[in-house]
Amino acid sequence: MPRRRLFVTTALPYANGSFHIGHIMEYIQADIWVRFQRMRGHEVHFVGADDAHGAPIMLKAQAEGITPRELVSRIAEERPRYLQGFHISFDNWHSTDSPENVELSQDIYRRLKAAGLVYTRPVEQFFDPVKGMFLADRYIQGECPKCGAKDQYGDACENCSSVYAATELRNPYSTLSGAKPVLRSSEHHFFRLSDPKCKAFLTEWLEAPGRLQAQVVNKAKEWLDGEGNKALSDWDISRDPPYFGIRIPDIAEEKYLYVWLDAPIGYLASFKNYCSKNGLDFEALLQDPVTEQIHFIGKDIIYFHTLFWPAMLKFAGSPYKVPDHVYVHGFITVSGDKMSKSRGTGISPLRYLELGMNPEWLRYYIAAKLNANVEDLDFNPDDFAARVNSDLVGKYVNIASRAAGFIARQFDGRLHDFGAAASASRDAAIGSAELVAEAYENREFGKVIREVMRLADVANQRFDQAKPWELVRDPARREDLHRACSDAIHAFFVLTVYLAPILPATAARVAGTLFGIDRNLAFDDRSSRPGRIRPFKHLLTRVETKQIDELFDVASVPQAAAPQRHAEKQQHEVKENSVSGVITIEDFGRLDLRVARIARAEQVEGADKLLKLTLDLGDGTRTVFAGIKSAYAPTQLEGRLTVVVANLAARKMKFGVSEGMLLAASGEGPGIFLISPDAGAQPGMRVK
RNA sequence: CGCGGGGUGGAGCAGUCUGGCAGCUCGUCGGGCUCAUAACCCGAAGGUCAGAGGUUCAAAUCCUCUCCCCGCAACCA
Repeated sequence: MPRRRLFVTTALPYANGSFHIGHIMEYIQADIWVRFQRMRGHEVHFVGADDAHGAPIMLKAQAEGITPRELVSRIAEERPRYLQGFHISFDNWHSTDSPENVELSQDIYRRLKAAGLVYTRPVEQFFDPVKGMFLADRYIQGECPKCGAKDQYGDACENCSSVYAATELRNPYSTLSGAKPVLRSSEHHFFRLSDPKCKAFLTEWLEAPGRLQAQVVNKAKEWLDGEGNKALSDWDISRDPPYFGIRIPDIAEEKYLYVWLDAPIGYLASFKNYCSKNGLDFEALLQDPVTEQIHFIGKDIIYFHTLFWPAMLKFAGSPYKVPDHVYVHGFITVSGDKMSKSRGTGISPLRYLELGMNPEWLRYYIAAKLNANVEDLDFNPDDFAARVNSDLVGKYVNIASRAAGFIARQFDGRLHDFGAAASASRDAAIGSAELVAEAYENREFGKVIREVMRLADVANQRFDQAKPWELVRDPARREDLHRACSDAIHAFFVLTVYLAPILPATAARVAGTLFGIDRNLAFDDRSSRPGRIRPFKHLLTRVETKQIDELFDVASVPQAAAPQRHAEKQQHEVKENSVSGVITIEDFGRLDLRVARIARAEQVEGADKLLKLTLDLGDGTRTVFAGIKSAYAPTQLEGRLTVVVANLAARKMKFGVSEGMLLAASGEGPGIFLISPDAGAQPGMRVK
């Protein structure tokens, strides 16, 4: 096979927060693929970087009273801990806030401009006079121009789902300062994505066989082929100050490149930085047709990576080159729910490491559930423990564990050489090499694992049939004993080679401590047959239920706060989580519980479980959706007092935004029972 | 009718492209073994393949419709 040169990236994490489990999943996916390519002897350059620019980081830094750079470098400092912790083998980690990225971004901007694909036109936008900045739609709220619903965002109404421009909102206010925004005009720079040559190029790029997953092509073409108001329109790539970003070059006015323009260029910046550290010629490598440029991303950013990014690169011209592949994965869910910190169902990667849980367990589990489709991957705690314990410990490690003792005690560590004789388990394992390699190449890691575990089963079965514990008592059958045990160890060696991309640390330990191979295993090592082994040492521990409980424990308190969806599933989970996690009085104090009068209660069109309630909290009213339709008629509720969690984050629901949660009791059986204060309580009183 | 993906024994999944006995792991039940990290081996129960209709000798698989779940819906990082 010709040696490939692979330039591989993962999506750049936004540097306003720590890695979450979704990032780690992506890195594990890419890392497994990359390690496999290295094992095949290919040249791999695997880089990542922090995505450092943009308004959210600027505002967050402001809120903390530090500069954006300080914020970003604080986040950057903690990155290695996670990356090393999970054995992610990036060759380089950099930042979009770097000289390389400034240079490359400005260069690409200039080239696009020279190609006639950048133009300017004035845009009228809301401006926050207090903050002194233009407001993106997400920072503006007001009343819906169609239905009058309050506190709607600047793009669409969550109550009547009509779509409008932020400037149409009635009584708009800035969510940053509360001030009334004023309309102001500013000159914006646009990337002419609507240009026929862009569309022509993208159509061709998208349809290249094997470049993208079919599902991704469908999604991208939906945007590309859109008609009317869905048609591909030009992309606003400039932002006005104050903005944390890269200056637009060659103009007198202070303007910045929109963060989504410079973010993907960060891939190249990191690669360039890596090249200069290692004495490589960045431009030569980048433009060499042999180099394959490959991006691993999540499904949420398909838009940017299959339209803007290839178009930018294509029309910037050499040495830039369009991506060869964009590999898209789904999200990670936890017990069927979308991973979310606010709902307390997330798995903290840091906590995982702090609890001393083995990173390879997670790598294995994620690999076992990954395929090449854009599908979400569910982390199921019970399934996690079962898979890791039975597959890795019970099957794979067990092969070595049960055979190594005989080899050490009876044969002084020497393995049978078999000559031309058959070696059932090992032969079966060797025979799967093509299948395993192809599955790795196609990112069908679940398939790899299914095959490897099938082979492990074969090895265990053969070993069982040979009954070495009986053979050992009969000196005449010493040869059979030697063969049976050696075959098992040889098969174990092959399986170790197969699993090495997924379990790099274990594979290295097996190679070193058991087989005396003190270098990285190559895929071709599968064919070699070790001649002897050293004493077997414990390789992997089992996952303990206690550890999984602890992993989720912190999250168990806020868990009950999402009453409106998956009612059955939620109940189930709450039950499993049991009463745990002692909290302090300060924790309790974070809850703002208030007496509320139900001013109005209404049926919700189309809702099975919800009632829409208007609550009077003394100082004003708010809307809450409560899943109590089965137990209460609206007329029963109007006028009565109850208790509401007043500082619960507003939650967007199918029928509108819920701005709080009622307290109610429920148990195994049917029935929901609202909590009421005794007579005399007034709306707005604090409950403590 | 906005779009993409999904729905297969109790749990997690493969099989769908290219129609041909419904499979794997875990769990459960029964048996065996004692080399191995309460590991391993053998056997059993358990599924109207979300639902309805159609094509076909034959449908989890192809076609049509319906229901449910997840996500997306650009000027939001």
